[in-house]
Amino acid sequence: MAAPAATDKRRVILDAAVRVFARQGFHTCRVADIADEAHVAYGLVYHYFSSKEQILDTLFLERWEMMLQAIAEADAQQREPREKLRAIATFIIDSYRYDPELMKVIIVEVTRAANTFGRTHLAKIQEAYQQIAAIVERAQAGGVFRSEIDPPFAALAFYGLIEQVLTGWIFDSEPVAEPQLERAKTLIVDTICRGLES
Amino acid sequence: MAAPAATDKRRVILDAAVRVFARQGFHTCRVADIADEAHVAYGLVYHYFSSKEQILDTLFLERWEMMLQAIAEADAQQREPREKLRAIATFIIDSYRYDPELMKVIIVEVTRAANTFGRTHLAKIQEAYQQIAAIVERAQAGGVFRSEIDPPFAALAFYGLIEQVLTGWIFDSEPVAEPQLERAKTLIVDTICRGLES
Amino acid sequence: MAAPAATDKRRVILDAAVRVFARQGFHTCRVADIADEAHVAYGLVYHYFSSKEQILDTLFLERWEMMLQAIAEADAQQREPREKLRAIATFIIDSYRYDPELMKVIIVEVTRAANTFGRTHLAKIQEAYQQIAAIVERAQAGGVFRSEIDPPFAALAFYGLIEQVLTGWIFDSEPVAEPQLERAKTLIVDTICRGLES
Amino acid sequence: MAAPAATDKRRVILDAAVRVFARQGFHTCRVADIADEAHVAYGLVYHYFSSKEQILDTLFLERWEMMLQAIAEADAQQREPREKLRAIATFIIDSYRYDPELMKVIIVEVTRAANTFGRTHLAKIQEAYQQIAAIVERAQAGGVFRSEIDPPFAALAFYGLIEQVLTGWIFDSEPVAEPQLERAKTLIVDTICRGLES
DNA sequence: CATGAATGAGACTTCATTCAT
DNA sequence: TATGAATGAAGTCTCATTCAT
Repeated sequence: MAAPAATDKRRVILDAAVRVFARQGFHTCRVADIADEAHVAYGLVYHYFSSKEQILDTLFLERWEMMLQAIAEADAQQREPREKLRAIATFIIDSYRYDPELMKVIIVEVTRAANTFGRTHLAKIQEAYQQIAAIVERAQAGGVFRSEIDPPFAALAFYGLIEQVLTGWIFDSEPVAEPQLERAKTLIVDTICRGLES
Repeated sequence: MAAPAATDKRRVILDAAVRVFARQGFHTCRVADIADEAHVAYGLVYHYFSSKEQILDTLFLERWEMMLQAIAEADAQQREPREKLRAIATFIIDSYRYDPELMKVIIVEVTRAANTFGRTHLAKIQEAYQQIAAIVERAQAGGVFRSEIDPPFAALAFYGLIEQVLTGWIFDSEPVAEPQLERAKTLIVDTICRGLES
Repeated sequence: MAAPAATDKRRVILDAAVRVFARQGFHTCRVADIADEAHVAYGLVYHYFSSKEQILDTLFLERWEMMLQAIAEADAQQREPREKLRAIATFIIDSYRYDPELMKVIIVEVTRAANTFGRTHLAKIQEAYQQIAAIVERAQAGGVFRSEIDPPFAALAFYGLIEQVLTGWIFDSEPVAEPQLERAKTLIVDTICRGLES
Repeated sequence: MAAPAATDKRRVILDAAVRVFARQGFHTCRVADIADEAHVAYGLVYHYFSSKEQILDTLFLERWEMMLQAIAEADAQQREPREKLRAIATFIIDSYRYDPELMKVIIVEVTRAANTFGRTHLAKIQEAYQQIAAIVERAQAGGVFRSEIDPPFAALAFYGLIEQVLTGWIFDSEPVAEPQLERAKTLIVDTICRGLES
């Protein structure tokens, strides 16, 4: 796990894959494209990964673990439910800010790909929903959020809205401006919380 | 185009394609699977359609036109903004109720398929967003909705929430119960309108 | 089953495969070689056969069924045990005479290929042994053959000797002369029967 | 070549190769499998052997030299032709008794592999036939064997029968019982000699 | 309209072999 | 000796599309 610096070819391949998947899409690109992008021999891809699918799996799982951890931390470190949700929105949007290509791949090829990888990783994806639902539930118990809306639905709405916004950006031809990123956070949190708060 | 009733093979193929796409996914299925499902010779598919893609395009466009029209009608026939949105949500959810396989295909293979068909039909999809945004905008002008939230964002949130809910159902192994369908309408409209209404 | 004369491409492919397998060996040849030899497009091979293996399977089973039938007929039509065995040896050696390439493929790639196809078709191959053993057994019961040698061993020796002789011919660079073929029959039958007859 | 006892890695690799070839077959196994089985690094295999083929060649030639020598010794040490043949059969069957995996590899991958290694080592293999044929020839000259059957044919029948019996055992799922091994020797020698003796 | 045989480019994956350390 | 990462050629199989009948 400690990075052997210089040339961790495995990492080089993974990073190249992000760029290729983002540019051409998982189904459209060939393994050869990844190898080329990584300036690596064809076979080396298969030395480190058992298939093209496994590369995407790895990319997704790496990132999603961070996501689950970020949600847990947001829950632990913030007092107010609204602040918890804001911290989560911040994490996701900042993830996009720092590595839009990776986020594009995660969302387009996994999270929204209901037929293929979305199905494969369904359980993992739902863990995030459940963590958010738990936050809502506790906020309801504490009287901060009203009880009419059931927590799973609230989680769906919250996470779904963020993803919807990111999807919009992903489609944009030009990069999203900084202030727009910040504004989105507020807008998302406000919209959802208005619907939830008593 | 005038339906020769009895055996409109073109229609038979389209209906078969819905079932096949829903079951296996667009990328995973073969043209042969569609022909088999339609009990039709292989080549006939190419007599009516120029490619596998065009079948999905046709399916999507047919349905999406109805959708755009339904939104227009909702806008024309309802007075209150909230009722307009409810009518739209009703149309979409009822579409799922009556033909869940078709809706699955539309959502999974087109609307959420950011890399492939979603990109192709982006303009058409955005028409719906724009119509909804226009409804919100007029509601803001009329003072029913507050002006803090910009209409495109509101449209995104509204349509996105519906789609998110449908996606959840699509993943469920068992069919969704009637009351659940009804409850979802109310929940969606309430959540969004609470965020929008002054 | 009634041959559609003119161009039964399936048959053309099968015949081409015999030549290619005989010349290059099953493992060494490529499916493309078979298609080329048959003057047929690459994909057509997969239209008729699901894999390269299945082509060999087909070739073997077609031939082996004839073989089993020939043994049965030899058993039915001949009176004397020795004549039965002679008829069987005749059938096999004549098979080689008329289509040495096919026999080469059957023997080299299936019958003697203990690790691959020989294993797959073991049961089918053993049927022949059992039929021969049954002939020996009845000859023993009738007092024509002596009982010291158990029938399965006798069958092994008889069939094995024929195969060994054919294998020798297969290795020869020049075709086997007619009289040699005839002499082999007598030699084989005499050798084995001398060991078996009382 | 002088054995450094303890860890002659070359030997370790050869022995591992026998197990792997016996289990998976030469064509199906990968060099990596051999390295794994030998608990040795991948590259070391190529330090000692120039190719996967050369490993099998080595295994075969090592063993076949012993075989040729055993035949020579049988010829030298026994008086009676029948005893000579019995000594040869004994050597081969005992080889199987003590190292069935090695014998399986020799027979399945070389001796019976007419297309590949059998062809390569044809000359070497035929040396054994010729030695046996020479024994028969001298027995005929001495009047012990009758002259009708030509010596090469007799050698073919004798060696072929042994191989056929071993092949049968190789296919068996359970190890062959001791008495069966002994009985086979007698049966083989009796059958063949009955055909040869005057 | 209808059939399904025929085409052939394309992509994944495997694995023997090499090589730097 | 010993290691195992790196290379890249080669081959199987798939399947959208065309076409002759």
